[in-house]
Amino acid sequence: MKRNSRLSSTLHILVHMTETQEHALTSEQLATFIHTNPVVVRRTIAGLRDAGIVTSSRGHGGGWQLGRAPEKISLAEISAALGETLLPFSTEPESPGCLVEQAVMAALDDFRVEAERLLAEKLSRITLADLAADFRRRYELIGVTSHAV
Amino acid sequence: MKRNSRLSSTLHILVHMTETQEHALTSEQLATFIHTNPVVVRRTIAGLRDAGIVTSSRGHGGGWQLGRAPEKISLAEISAALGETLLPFSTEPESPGCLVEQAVMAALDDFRVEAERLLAEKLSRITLADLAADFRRRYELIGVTSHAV
DNA sequence: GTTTCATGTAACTTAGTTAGTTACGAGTCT
DNA sequence: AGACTCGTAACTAACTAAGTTACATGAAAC
Repeated sequence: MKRNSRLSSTLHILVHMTETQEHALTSEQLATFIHTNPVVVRRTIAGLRDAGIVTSSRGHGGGWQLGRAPEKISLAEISAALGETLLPFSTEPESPGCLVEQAVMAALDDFRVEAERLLAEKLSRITLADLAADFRRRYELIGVTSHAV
Repeated sequence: MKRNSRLSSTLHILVHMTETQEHALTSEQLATFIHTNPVVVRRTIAGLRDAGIVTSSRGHGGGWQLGRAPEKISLAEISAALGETLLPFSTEPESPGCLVEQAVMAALDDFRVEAERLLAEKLSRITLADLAADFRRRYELIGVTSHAV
């Protein structure tokens, strides 16, 4: 797993889980999908479990499954559950009391709040079911999944 | 200068330059505003010079000045000149050939492109003059700039 | 022309973040 | 009881970005 690809890696995992809803997938299996380590998977999607997006079970036959129908899981929820920030810049003051900084931060903060609302709204319109449907469309066209690499 | 605060730090600097348009400010002076090193300042705003947002001159009385009127400098330009990415996530493939990944990346990329367009549009409506005006408003209310800390 | 001041930039150091790994405890099914 | 799997702490490695040092280049003052 490369840097800054937690969202895409997680979506990758979740689409696989959508395609395999009849049984659980282990961290080990999920890890191979995104070429990483089982522990990294568990750590990464722990937040999704807390958000009810996935469930995990221990022991024989255990593993991970979707917590609810993929139509009811939006990318906005997933991103939030991962603790990802939609915007990269900070608005924490470094010179409290400096009026220049206050003016800058006020403008930036206004922008950030509105931008985040906007992005979240956009992401909330895309569901896991949409991604899975697109995958199936591609699959029917080409006919191979190829996790060979 | 803290991490991930390049945009806010640069804006801080630029507002100071807006308020001091009659003469140039040295990297040394700019560095004290954002509590950092002159070299870091030069490195950070080098891109702004290439974009014509600021000009620099060497030697006695040299330093940095705005390249054009603050009304004509938008935050979108500044952000772009800094080389900042508006969105933090990557859409580079890790398993080329995997159809699941292709579906995920396609959705994410669509979102990213539209989101970036949207954010840039928003940022292009805020100019340096707006920030400077807000600073002056705050200054008239309180009466101190305070770079003491 | 020499001195002084300032940028431009390369090279190195330091600090912080995150993925990756190892290890082991705690449930759960057969 | 034994096999299996998650949960999590602790550590290591890799990467990124800020900070620093050093010095060359250019411009103004004298």
